[in-house]
Amino acid sequence: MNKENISKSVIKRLPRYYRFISELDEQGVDRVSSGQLAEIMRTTASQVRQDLNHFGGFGHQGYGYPVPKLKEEIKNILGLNKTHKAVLIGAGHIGTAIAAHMDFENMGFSLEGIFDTNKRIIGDKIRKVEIYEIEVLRDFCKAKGISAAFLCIPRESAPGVVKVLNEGGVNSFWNFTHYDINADYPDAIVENVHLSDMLMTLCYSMKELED
Amino acid sequence: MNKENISKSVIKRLPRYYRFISELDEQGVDRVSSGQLAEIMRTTASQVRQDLNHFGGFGHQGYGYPVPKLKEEIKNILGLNKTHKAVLIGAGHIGTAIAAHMDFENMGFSLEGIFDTNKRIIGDKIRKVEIYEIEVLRDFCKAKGISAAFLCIPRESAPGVVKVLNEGGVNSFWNFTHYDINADYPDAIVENVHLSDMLMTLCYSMKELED
DNA sequence: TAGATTGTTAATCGATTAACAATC
DNA sequence: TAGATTGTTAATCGATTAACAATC
Repeated sequence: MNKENISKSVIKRLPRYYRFISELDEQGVDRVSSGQLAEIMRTTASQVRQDLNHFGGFGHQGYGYPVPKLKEEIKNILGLNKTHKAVLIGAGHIGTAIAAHMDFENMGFSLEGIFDTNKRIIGDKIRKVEIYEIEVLRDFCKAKGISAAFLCIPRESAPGVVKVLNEGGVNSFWNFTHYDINADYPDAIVENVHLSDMLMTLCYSMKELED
Repeated sequence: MNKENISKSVIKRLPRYYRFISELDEQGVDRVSSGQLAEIMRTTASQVRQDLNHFGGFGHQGYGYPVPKLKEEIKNILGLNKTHKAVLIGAGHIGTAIAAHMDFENMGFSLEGIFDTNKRIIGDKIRKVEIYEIEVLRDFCKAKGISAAFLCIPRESAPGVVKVLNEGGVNSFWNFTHYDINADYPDAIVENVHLSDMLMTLCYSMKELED
């Protein structure tokens, strides 16, 4: 497994490869060809081979790719074997849903704490993870060595919270707000989830079909 | 406002244009140049002009783009002035969060009903929208003329639910599951939200920075 | 061996950026 | 008018697809 600089488009396809190959693995399938993968992924065999080759060829001519090996390779490439400590900020609807729902362990993260301003829920737990008051956030992050934060807060509070997180040594963000973190912290690693943007895109596609 | 066939990449940028321009509008700014917009959007002036021109030039040479006009134009292009009737399936964590959280009216949708299998919550309301039992879903969609569905259910239930929705005349989906709707319904309009894929991408980027 | 399928190079396609004449 | 900024064409860049020799 090497790397060079793999393009963003390839990276975004990797989790899907991983999902489908994991499925095959669970079904006991032990080999898969680029053509078969292409069908599942709704792309071309050419792209599959091109993609997988970025990481060093572990296919065999005339045979295809060994499923268990492929699964492990992609897992390593994505870095899912490591564990990044994370905090979740905002135990509102979205935050609670994320905390209760996501299988963090299998995606390279461990959720160490949840933070909120609502005094009434401080001390509660979501799936064994305690809710702390936001005042202790900076020290918590420093003490625990937190590297990632999941932002499930209103847009207005985002700049202040990110500042505190940044001071606490957190540099990676899963951002559900519309606050543009990279504008203020160019080096931060940010993955934005703009749910409303997606709904608007859906709206556009629906309009298009009608015409 | 015309169209031709605008590429997916342009469409995905439109909601962001819309957000930023709405902000400018609220601040009372009445004109903006491609250069200024490019800075906010973190892209080039060239791309901004190229993008906006897909919809017929409403900028003025030597002046820039009139903000209120631009806002209205993009709103129309996205189709946010129309209202699509929608249902939400699955009043679990994610579903509840979405139902309670999203500003559907301003994004071209109206949420007409929520559906779940849990008998204990049938009849409850989330933000004035009633929760119905899933058994009545098909007839509800037909009767109300529902055109979109937001799927916040486990993956296993997805194929069955989509079948019912399809029979009820629903053809557009905001899909939080990993079920590949287009595999079974090639004509369906689908916007996928794969939260776990995004987390994995974040994981990858964090790994990359460490090396 | 013959058939299958990869790895990899070359060709195509599309999207982004640069440039500049048109014009407000 | 002079300066600014668009609309639009051309150049560049990157990503996808096709092709085929290498080889299991």
